[in-house]
Amino acid sequence: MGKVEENKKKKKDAIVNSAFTLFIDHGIKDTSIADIMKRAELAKGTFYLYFKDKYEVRDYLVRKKAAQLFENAIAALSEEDVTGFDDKIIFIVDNILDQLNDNKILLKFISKNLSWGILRHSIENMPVNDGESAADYIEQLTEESGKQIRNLEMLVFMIAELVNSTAHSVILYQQPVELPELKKELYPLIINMIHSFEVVC
Amino acid sequence: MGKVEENKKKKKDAIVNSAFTLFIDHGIKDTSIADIMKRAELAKGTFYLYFKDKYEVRDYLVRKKAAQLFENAIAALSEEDVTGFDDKIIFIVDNILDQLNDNKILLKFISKNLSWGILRHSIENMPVNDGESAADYIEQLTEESGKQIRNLEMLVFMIAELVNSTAHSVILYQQPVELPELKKELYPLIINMIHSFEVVC
Amino acid sequence: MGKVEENKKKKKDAIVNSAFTLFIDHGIKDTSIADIMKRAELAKGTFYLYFKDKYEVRDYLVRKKAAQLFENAIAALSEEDVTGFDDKIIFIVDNILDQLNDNKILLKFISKNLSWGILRHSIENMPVNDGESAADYIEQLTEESGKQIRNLEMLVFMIAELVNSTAHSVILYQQPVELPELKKELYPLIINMIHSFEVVC
Amino acid sequence: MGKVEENKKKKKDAIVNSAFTLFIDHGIKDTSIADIMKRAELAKGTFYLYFKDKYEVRDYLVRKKAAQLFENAIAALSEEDVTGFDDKIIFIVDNILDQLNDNKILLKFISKNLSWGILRHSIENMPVNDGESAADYIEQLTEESGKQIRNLEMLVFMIAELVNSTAHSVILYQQPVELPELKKELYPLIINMIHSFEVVC
DNA sequence: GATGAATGAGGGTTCATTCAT
DNA sequence: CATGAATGAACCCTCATTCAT
Repeated sequence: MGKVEENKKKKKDAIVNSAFTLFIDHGIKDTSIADIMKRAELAKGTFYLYFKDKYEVRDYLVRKKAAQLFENAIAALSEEDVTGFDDKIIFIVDNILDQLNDNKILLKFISKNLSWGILRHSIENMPVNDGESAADYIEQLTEESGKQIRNLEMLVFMIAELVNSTAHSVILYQQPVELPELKKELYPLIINMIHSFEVVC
Repeated sequence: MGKVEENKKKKKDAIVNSAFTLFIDHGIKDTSIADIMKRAELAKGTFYLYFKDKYEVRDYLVRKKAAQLFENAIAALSEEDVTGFDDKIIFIVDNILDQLNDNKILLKFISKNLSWGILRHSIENMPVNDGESAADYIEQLTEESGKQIRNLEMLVFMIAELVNSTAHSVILYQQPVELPELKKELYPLIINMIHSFEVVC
Repeated sequence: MGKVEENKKKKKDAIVNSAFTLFIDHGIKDTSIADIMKRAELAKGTFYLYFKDKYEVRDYLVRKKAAQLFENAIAALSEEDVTGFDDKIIFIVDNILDQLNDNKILLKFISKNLSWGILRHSIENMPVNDGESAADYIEQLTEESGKQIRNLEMLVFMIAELVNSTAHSVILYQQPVELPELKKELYPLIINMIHSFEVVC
Repeated sequence: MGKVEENKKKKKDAIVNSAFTLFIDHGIKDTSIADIMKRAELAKGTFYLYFKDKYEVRDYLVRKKAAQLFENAIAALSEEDVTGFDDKIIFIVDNILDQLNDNKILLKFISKNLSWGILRHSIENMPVNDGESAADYIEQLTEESGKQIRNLEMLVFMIAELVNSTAHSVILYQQPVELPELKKELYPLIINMIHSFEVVC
């Protein structure tokens, strides 16, 4: 990377990091471009050299943060000795739920702004191991297990939506139950989901 | 109702209806109080006699519209000859999904703004038949069926979250599949959910 | 007083008292007629049956409060055994300074809004003893003392202005000195003033 | 001074001058920021780059105008052949009273908004000759005269308050007397004040 | 007399965006 | 490339005043 390129990367990072803190602290609507740039210690006009508006920054951030959640979960999985497809999926979901529970502010930010479009983009493009995407990673998991899944994307979609939307209510508002109780109901359901997507030979 | 009271009700309705149209057409963020009141043909200041800000209007609207969806579904159910608890639930979900599919704009508005807190409030307070709430109605359905459900609220919560979040993506963006395919996967899943909440004697 | 008259007096008092508290707590500019009337537990429209605007209330209040200060001072004087014109004037000034020091909020209100026009009006119309005005009272003091004052109004004016303007700065901001030091300088000065207005035969 | 700095100074001046005219014509309360900026031929938002609100402009103006009064008086003094401390002080007071009498509008503005805090700030910071402050100037006057003043600040404070508050009533409302008569009473009094602050060896 | 819902002009303030430097 | 002063439209909200009841 040339020195100029490096400098630009540094500035972009400064903008993005500043924006994340402010979005979380005051909400997106109440964060102005001036705020972001003051915190980033850059001039206001400079913002427009990197982003069209603050919503572009938001999307960039959601993608980045969602990817990190996943990466963390997979890294944790690789250090444990979990076998069996179902157990691995449950492990990942469980790990992500714990991450979100530990970082409610991140949950608030993500679940407010996450759409399947953005999430899918993340899953398909996020490099996990050796340049392999998360999508590849999950597909590989199924192959290793010898299972045959009818419609993998649909399964992931449904699990993701169910987890994300229930987690939002449960973790942030303890409504209608607390997290451990949600888990107790959620995991059998997920296993059920997987089975109904399984092709039995 | 006194003449004054009647007049106030009329004004509140005018504000709410105006706001709904504008929220849907331009989004809440891009609808100003001035816009709402101009459309309602009332003075700007009058707004503040009825609502604190536009977000109070939004919550009022979400509750009202969500309730209407439910009422419509139940009314439709009462005109059909459906027996069996599972079938009734599926009927209701199916009916609501169709309503949302026919009124994508309403879906956009509701699913962006619906939280379990608001939905629960609707379910518990919305009168369906004879002053009976939707919560009562569902409880009654289980009793009629002779089933024993472990945790009815939790079941309703999970179904609602799953339906709402998947519908949002599928109906509005056909992502990752189209509505009929979603239904095909969703209904067996819901039946599965019900069964796993059922107490077998 | 007829019952109707009595009722009107009560309402006027309620308005005035409410206004005084609010003027002091939030300033005149930041007190609305709605605020005043809510605190007075009367309808907004009723305000206009008694006053033209809030500035009329302010003038009414300044007059009333300034008069009270004076009355208190004179009442205190009558209970002490002070002889000599100079000593009596100093006693009155001292008493008023103490009252203001004990009630800084009143000082703030009065000194911000007191003009010679209003003060003179008070002095001339305020009944002190037996329907006698403060002006009469002071004139009588001079007569009793056997002194001959060239221009009594001018003397009173100068003392009043000096006391009021220095008190404001000293009591409210301790600038440039504290109250006891001000008194130490002020009283000889006032006696000096009196003497220079005295006609020596 | 860089071109940008120069430009900013020009803009600030435009705002301040516009505000002064409007404050005087309509009062501060009835002058809006929009009014000020329209008259200054600048955009409304630009105001907030220079001042927090209109009260900051007012304070800036009072300081500036009070300083000018003083400077004018001292300049006039230096062109006359006045000797003696008392006479110099009287000359300055007389000159300021004449300036205020010639510019009643300025008097109205200043005496309504002048506090000892602001005035002292002016006296201490306003450069008169060779970077010397007015406070220095007055101190120097006493030294030249060979007099010993007990508490110079207190003396200045008392004279300033007496002059300012009586001038307000007399010049603006001819109450209780006209200016010449006030002077006739005021100057002996001031000389008296000086003497009572003098330390006699 | 008394009420309080309704008015709508007008206030202060913010902020995305531009552009000369 | 980077800056930050300037812009002015747009926003929310307050409030004195009116008037039908």
